[in-house]
Amino acid sequence: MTSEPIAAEVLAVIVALVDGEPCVLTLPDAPRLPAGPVLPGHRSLQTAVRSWVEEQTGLSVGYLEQLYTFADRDREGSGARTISVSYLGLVRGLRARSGRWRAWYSFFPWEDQRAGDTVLTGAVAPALRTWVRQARARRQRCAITFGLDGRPWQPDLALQRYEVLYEAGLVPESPDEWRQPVPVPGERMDGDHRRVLATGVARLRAKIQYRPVVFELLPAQFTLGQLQGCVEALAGQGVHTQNFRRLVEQQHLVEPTGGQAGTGGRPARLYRFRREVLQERQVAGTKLPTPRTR
Amino acid sequence: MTSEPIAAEVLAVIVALVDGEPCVLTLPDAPRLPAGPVLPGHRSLQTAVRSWVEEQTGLSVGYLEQLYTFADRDREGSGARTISVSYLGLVRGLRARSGRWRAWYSFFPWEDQRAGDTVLTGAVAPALRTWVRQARARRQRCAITFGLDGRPWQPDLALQRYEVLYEAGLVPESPDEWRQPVPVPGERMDGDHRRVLATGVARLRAKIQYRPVVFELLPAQFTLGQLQGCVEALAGQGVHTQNFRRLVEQQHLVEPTGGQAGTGGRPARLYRFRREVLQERQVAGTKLPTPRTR
DNA sequence: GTAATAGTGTCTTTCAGACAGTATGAC
DNA sequence: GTCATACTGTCTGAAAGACACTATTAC
Repeated sequence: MTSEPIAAEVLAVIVALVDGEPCVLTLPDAPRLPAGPVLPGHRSLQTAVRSWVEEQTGLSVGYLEQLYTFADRDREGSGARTISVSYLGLVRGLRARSGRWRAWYSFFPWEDQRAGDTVLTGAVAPALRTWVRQARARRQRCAITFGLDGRPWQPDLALQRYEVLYEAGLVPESPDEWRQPVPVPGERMDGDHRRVLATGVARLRAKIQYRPVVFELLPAQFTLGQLQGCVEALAGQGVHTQNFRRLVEQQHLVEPTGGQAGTGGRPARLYRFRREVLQERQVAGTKLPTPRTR
Repeated sequence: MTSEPIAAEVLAVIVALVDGEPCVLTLPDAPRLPAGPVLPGHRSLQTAVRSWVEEQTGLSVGYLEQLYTFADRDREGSGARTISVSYLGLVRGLRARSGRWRAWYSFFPWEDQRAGDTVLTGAVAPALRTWVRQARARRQRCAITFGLDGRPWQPDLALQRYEVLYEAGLVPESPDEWRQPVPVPGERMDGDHRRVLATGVARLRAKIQYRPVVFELLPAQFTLGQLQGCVEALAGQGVHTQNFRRLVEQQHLVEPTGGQAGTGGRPARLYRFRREVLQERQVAGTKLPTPRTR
């Protein structure tokens, strides 16, 4: 009963808002998530990710949480097993887009439901139709994950949706025996990194419903419109404005700074996050109100 | 930049109900969680845990989910780093208690609030008092995690409560420089296993609020009283009976089998879990109603 | 003026919390 | 009969969803 030799790496899904759009940090020259080996000097896996991201980007990671640990055989094709511990990190305040930051929705176009469900109804749903016909159970699974047959669209099922498309052979990285000639739109990534990214998207969407993590992505001062836009961008879904404001208000998540900002219409008050709520209540978050009625 | 040599193991928190009490699987001769190396034959970490538990206990694990991955330096005192991937597993239907199954609440007596908060008010709260006096922020942290000053007791903060006690030097495994002469009641485990167990307790308590996982611990048929007892045992808290039943009812989680069972009073109808709900809705669970009013 | 965004007030429906009361067994 | 558990019906208040309306800027 001897353990096999194993290599360990950390794999990072680092998210930031670039011009209001959720983006993920990649290598400059390839659609890969940044990864780095665990070195003897690192005190823990967390410190490995932090030191590593700071070294490569000069940015300091605010929020950081473990996502999942993968150790499947042949994840990278080579013989030896690698254990990859993936992390989700949030970074504040980016101005211009650099080549290393890529928009979430270029990888998952169907996850953006803010401007209507064009990609979903136009490309994804039709492509799924033949797959659905082959087994009864598939229909219900699609209906739930993609919100078909009048069911609601659930933003945080992002990973399950990717898994359906993978099994239906509708992404280029699907195994040969399943792969369909025409994939659904959306860029692929190296290895299983797109799946890891989907895990991060799903986790973050779930998290913003019960923990105030959005503020890790916003500048120190922001308008309620920016806050709502940020939540909508992450959730890929519009929210009901008035109810959103009421929710934020009654949870005392923010306080006015006194400043104002002009954004095309009536100037908006500036707010700051009340850091106290992190201590005050463990159960506080930005809940997602109902989808906006169109 | 070469990776250091690393050993990988899986660490399992296997939970079952023994006579209605939540218990955890340990080694027969020591208060240790079962752990096993990842072998070349294992296809994934999940299969490593499953095959491993079946081999040792003859039980098949139903529900299994990843808990957390630890890789801190010197977790075990030796020089080489070990990556431990911990899992939470649920096992159904145990009759008699064997030496390998130990009750949750023998390790965390303060987590059982069903019969009143005797251990909390009797031993834990007084012991925390001096620690609280040394810094202002500590007071609020204790109040939140332990539900003091009129705040509600939140069952799923089990890990945070253990962390407070650890930092306050009130458990035997606290570092020397913090350790107090008289620890709070509760057995310790080897290494950091008690902390891992607390992670499992917290995760399971959080999970039963939004996913129907309780049924993995119950026999195929059960009464609503048993179901409620199971939830209460896991949460360590009594729930309001009528509201609990309404919740279960309106979510269509169960259906009557037609059978009856006598338990001292009026015979109760037997129910079975409706497996369909696992498919029907991703968001279905056994929510915890308000604590019972005493 | 219009367009655009910001912000307030209120109605309605749904649901969680709480309580009262009935039913059926063992003794 | 009493005790104990099982089960049903209903009231109430809080909160979510939805709508109507006013406010302040740029043009």
